Amino acid sequence: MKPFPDKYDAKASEEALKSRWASEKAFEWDPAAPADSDYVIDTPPPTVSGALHIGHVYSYTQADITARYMRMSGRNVLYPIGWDDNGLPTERLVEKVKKVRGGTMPREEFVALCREVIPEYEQQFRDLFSRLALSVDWSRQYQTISDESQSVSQMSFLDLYHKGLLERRLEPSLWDPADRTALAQAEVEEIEREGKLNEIPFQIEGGGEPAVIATTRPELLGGCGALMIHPEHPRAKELVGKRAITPLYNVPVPIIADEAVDPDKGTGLVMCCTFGDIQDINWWRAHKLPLRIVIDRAGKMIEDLPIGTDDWPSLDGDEAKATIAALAGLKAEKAKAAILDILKEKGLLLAQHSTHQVVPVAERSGAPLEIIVTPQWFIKTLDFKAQILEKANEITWRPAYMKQRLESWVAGLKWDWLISRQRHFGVPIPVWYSKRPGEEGKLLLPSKDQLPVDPTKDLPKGYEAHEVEGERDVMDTWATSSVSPQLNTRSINEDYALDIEAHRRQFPMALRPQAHEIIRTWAFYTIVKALHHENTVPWTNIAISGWCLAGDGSKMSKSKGNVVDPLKLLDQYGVDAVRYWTGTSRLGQDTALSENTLKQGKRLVTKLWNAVKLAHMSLQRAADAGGFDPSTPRADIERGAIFHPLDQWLLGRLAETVKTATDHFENYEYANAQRVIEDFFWRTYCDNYLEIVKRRTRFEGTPNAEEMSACLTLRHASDALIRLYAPFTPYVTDALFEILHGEGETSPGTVHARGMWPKTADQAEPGAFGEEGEAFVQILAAARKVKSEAQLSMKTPVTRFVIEGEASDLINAVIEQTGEDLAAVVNASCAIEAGAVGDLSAAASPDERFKAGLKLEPEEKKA
RNA sequence: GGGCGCGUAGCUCAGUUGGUCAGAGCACUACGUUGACAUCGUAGGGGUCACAAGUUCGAAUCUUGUCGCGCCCA
Repeated sequence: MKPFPDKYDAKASEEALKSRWASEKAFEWDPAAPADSDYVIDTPPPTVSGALHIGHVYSYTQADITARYMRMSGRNVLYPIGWDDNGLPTERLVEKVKKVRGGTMPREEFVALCREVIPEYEQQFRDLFSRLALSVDWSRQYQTISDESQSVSQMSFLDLYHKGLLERRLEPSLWDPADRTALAQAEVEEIEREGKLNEIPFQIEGGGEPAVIATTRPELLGGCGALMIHPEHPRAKELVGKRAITPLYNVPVPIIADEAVDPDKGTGLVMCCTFGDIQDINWWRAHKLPLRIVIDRAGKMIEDLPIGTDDWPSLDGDEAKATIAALAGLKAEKAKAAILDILKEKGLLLAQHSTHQVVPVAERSGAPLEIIVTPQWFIKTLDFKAQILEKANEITWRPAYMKQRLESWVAGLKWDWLISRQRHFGVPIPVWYSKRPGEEGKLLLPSKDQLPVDPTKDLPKGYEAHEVEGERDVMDTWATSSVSPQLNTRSINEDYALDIEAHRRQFPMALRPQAHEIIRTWAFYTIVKALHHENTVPWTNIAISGWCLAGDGSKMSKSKGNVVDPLKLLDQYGVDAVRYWTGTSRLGQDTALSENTLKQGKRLVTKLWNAVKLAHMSLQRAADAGGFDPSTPRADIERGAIFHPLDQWLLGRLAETVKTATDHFENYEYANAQRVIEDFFWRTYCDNYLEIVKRRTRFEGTPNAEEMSACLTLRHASDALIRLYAPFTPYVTDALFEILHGEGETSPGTVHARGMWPKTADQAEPGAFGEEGEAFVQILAAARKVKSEAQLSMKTPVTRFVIEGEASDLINAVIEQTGEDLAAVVNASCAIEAGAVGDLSAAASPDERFKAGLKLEPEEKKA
């Protein structure tokens, strides 16, 4: 045993242990251990371009608490860590830091800048995570943009392509005009706003009452390909089959009946444009309407629309050209204002109503989306909804209700997964297009051994540079991070593997920890990839963490100014205290940052330190006197070394606590585990046992048998408590463990090592002296209450002590077997009696089974 | 509009399958500090468990509805 410092120095412990764990490689996965002991975690790679956030502390600590338990329980934990460092967020950061525009410089230069900027930001995360004591295997760091990740990501692409699950299609897709790239459905957000529903008349070819349509997007009038009407509409019979003439452009368009028109909205007549929304796409496909694109990739009105040609006839080409010219180059919002002015001027704006509008915008740029026809790469998802849901069912969701988020997302899928981005910094799409005569446009793919490829620089085998055009699009980051488990096994499946043995052994993984807002992205995409690659699940468990909210329960955001700096918090309370706070919140639950709980955590750390310190004082003396030789609680009881009833009671309670805490951990309910551990530690152990046992720990020289029984019990309880708290407060527990067990050859090393969790089989019988011990505590509480109600010190001497109650067997047992202890802790100089309390000062126990009657001898108060 | 979660002491939250479940910590009040405790301990006050109806011998716990907050999906 080492000398016990008086105060716990959290900062010093954090520094010392952090580097000790690193140098001892305490958290490395052991490849030599049997495969069935593996527990592999698919850790989220944080987007390193984002700011350090208390949310990182919160969710990563939750995962680490479980990881530490799993390791201590004996599993061979593989806990990698990665950094997501490409894609739009990274481009944005680099543009800001370097004051450049990615789109206006050569890609190579921009990518070089990205690679230059990233490491510094990655380091910030590394520092935070290591300080947080995340027990990740630092030898297994990965970057989503590393060559190896690119290889694996491109293997994923090739596998899906060859299976026909990934294809290039020229079709309308979601488009962000601000970032000028296609987007996936998951990157769309819908904002609500007040808009105007405009009523515009279309003349009917051959005369008759004009058809009045209502639209919120009059600027798309030029792109109108048909008028749609519900078959039950009063004018349906009259109009269907005829042609209407678009105002200003004078293009004749068919009038078509379709059930999908909402007869109660607007005028019950609507124009179908290419494209205003997803319904337009459906109609365009269903009715084989012409493609009439009026908005370009920048979200501006196209200047040279071929209206008036054979393909796009106009009855008045001059007016059409004037309209086109008036709108040319305007962005959608301005074009809308401009065309409304023209319509108004010409008396064609019949009415305008305010309407509640839901507008899709790009999640990142906030720009309203357009639907534009471009060649893009899609992974098939729409045809696989049922299989995706099947896989979701094979995964254990924690908490279970979070599965519904995935289910409702899948149910609402409207687009295949669009993975190509017209951006700069990402994993390249590994494809060339041939320019060789006779096979122009033929798709050329790299072979496995060529990966990773950059088709803008590398060449397909057997082709010269002038014979091919390399694909310039890159993959969205999700296309790569959706294979995060496979990035770690370095393999996609049997056909595409850098290390198939690792893949066979480690995939599917045991656990995916992640936050709930990325269920529709990360969880969903990862499930899709595992399904498509190997018809399996990527992991057997998914643990969803909630959000960290501000103290008042509102969302933290820069604009509200209520963002808490995680580093300051760690400085102020210490890592263990912050982790303690995290450990009080349940999976899936959003949790308000609570100063109370942080303080409580700090107190817990101090209390734990002091409780072990107190035990240590006696243990040290017992050791110095020689012959102190603890085994396990069970063995020490069996060999008769721990024989005192209250010691057995305490160890029985400890055994229950170990059992319950273990059960909670096995169910990923670490918060419940922490609660039962704390209850045992604070209430049973500190408030009661440590007070009770003081009678037998104040020995001088060699302890007698009774005193040795106490010492062994203190030692077992201290040791177990350190282990039980280790997943939550790793620093103070490891510091205590080192003091208790000493350093050097005989030291068991870190408490966080594999297999260090208290073993149920080593614990005492849970029920030993159970009822009697409980009665003891109840009677003690009653006695304390007498003193408290008399407003006297707890050390006030007692000269008579009577216990009254119906359970006379229990009372007699307590008196006979532990009367001396009870008398000592109450400071009674007399024998304890069973009987009626009479006119003594008395109080009932909390459970009201017992009454304690005391005769008190208060000392004269000092004047 | 559909779905999910939440609504329990002033605050932050526990309360598995309905019967010591009305709790913990903080805050508050009183007293105390016996050799671990930048404190800690003992005791106390405080809640018709959002609301309403129902099932039941019995409901914070189950059913239905209402209200409020948050989120997910339309």
